[in-house]
Amino acid sequence: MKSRTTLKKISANLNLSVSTVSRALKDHPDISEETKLKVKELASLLEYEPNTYAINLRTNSSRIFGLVVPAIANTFYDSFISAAEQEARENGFSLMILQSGDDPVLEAENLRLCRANRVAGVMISVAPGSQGEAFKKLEEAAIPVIFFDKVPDSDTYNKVCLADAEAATIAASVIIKYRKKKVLGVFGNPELSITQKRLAAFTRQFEKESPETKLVIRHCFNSNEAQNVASEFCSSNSVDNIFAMSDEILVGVMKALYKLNVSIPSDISVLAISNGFLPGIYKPLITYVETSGFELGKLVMKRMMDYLGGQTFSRSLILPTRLVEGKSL
Amino acid sequence: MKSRTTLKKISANLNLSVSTVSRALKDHPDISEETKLKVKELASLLEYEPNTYAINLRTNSSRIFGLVVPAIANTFYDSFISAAEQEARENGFSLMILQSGDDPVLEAENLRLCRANRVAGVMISVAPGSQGEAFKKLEEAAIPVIFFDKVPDSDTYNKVCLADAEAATIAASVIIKYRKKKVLGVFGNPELSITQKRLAAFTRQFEKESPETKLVIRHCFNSNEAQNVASEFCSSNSVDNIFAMSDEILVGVMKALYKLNVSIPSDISVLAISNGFLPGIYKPLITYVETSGFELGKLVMKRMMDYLGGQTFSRSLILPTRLVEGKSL
DNA sequence: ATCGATATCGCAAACGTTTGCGATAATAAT
DNA sequence: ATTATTATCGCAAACGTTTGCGATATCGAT
Repeated sequence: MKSRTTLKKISANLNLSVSTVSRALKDHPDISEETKLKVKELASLLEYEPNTYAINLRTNSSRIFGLVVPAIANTFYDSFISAAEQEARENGFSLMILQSGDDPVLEAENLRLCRANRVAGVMISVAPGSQGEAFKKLEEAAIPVIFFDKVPDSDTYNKVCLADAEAATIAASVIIKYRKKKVLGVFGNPELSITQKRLAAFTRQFEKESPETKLVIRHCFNSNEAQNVASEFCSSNSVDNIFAMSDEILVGVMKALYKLNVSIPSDISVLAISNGFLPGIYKPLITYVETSGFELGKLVMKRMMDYLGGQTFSRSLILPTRLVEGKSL
Repeated sequence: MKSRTTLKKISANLNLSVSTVSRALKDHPDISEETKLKVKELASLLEYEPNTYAINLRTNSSRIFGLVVPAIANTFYDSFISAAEQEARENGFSLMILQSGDDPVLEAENLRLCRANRVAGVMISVAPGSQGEAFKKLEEAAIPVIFFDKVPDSDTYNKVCLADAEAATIAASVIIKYRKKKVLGVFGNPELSITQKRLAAFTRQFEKESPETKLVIRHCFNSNEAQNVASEFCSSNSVDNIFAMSDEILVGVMKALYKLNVSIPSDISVLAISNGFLPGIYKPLITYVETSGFELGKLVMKRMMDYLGGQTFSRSLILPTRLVEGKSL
């Protein structure tokens, strides 16, 4: 319970002023090598740790980022968070994590928290129906915001996205290459731009390269709905391929297929856009277009660092994607 | 870019002192209702937000918890984090997340960060080979520490654990009930107390209830090793049940079984201790003893709140467990 | 010996809040 | 009318650090 050592305590012990001690500890040229040595010795002896509260107040800044995601318990976001945390630490920052639960109200509250805590920056994947107002306030507070994955439309924002259109185009191409003609595409919340982009690219590719394919699109909001959608459709229609827009949807689709007792890929083939972990645990391995949460996390943090380094003009970065072949097609 | 409104600004506008404004905003009885009203009106008009930096410095406390886990990208820890974040928010706290990567050095560095940021409390699942020194320092700094899941041995600590022994005992009982006689138990890092507890209870139950069972124990450090261990053992030995101590191990075991092309449960049955998500995506559904990361997260946060509320004596809480029947046994 | 340059350090304000205490005025008790 | 009480508010210090500026001393150059 001994009280922490402060600059004042050190200065008193050495008959120096607080300012001299402060400067000595950060190698200010005004201070002689001799006193620097004395100060540093005593500081490490007394295990001096600067008071972050005071530094934050004085410098009006902190070394903590706010990270807002729809959900943490999600194979995509947890790998994103994992990467972001690593990168942040290597740059001397920490991460404050908040989840919105896809609720715009909670999201706004989380952003309020970010402002209250005066974080050094905010990284956010927005909830559906997200209001732009909260972002304006962050802007007013001069807090940099970087959107990722699920982003708003406006061009004035800084964004880092997966190659949504490209991934969906690749997915469609592969399905076409395998000559699938009766395709069920299961997509997520139609209000999200990520869904819209993937859906648009997906259907466009079919229209262009294989207009004769019978393509049916279904939307769902979670894994269970995906299961129901797939289950109902497949039991009353002939299908030779199911496309899952995300990991969450893939899980639902696979549960449906397991229940229907069809074999993959001979009865129905499967293709997904995925983070990569889940496709690997199924048998057969699911072929997927990779959208790496881990890589995205690293890229977003790099963008944030660049921003703090002065590159504040808005940009949209795109993380490239690639096909990973399994045995499901 | 307009500067933030402070107490001083409000007080100047109303010809009041800073202290009066401060007290008015927090309904101090010394202040008249009339001025309270005036102050609050102007405050909300100017969108006053208290400066957290200043409050932290003045009160020498913050509303942020440090949470240290071996890894974020993990179905157990991410559900833990998810629950912890929710509970924290409902109590007006936020979460600073740090991962140790099972590296004691990184873990110590993370704890140093927690001290530097003077978090309100630390929740940690320790890395193997973790040094007690860093915990002592937190104790000296009067920062409450609650250990969870992977905890040190000492009784002087506050801990919240899964019912490790109970879970393993239940698992063994079920395997015995199904009359499995050639069992492969795949366990994790033997240095961790969580492994030791589960292993001890598991083997003891067999010795007690079914000494004739041929029980072989293998250890592994990750999913890939689990796959190799299971693969090698099963291809050269007769096995009728595999027990997986964790989700990570289960994934490896299932990959091995898929490659060996055995059918579950007729050829080899499977039982796991799991968080619950992964067993549900296999076919057949895997029977498992549930150790809920989500529930543990809630319990840990409750314990932390109780601690901050004054219940500082060390305690060891145990989260009960239950069997979830699948079709793998 | 005087002057300007340089090296080294301290003073004091500032960041925005909280809080003990004292000040004033209004009201009630005697 | 005097005193005691209460209601209401302001003063000023404190939290620990950073930083512009001024102070002193040393030293070589003139």
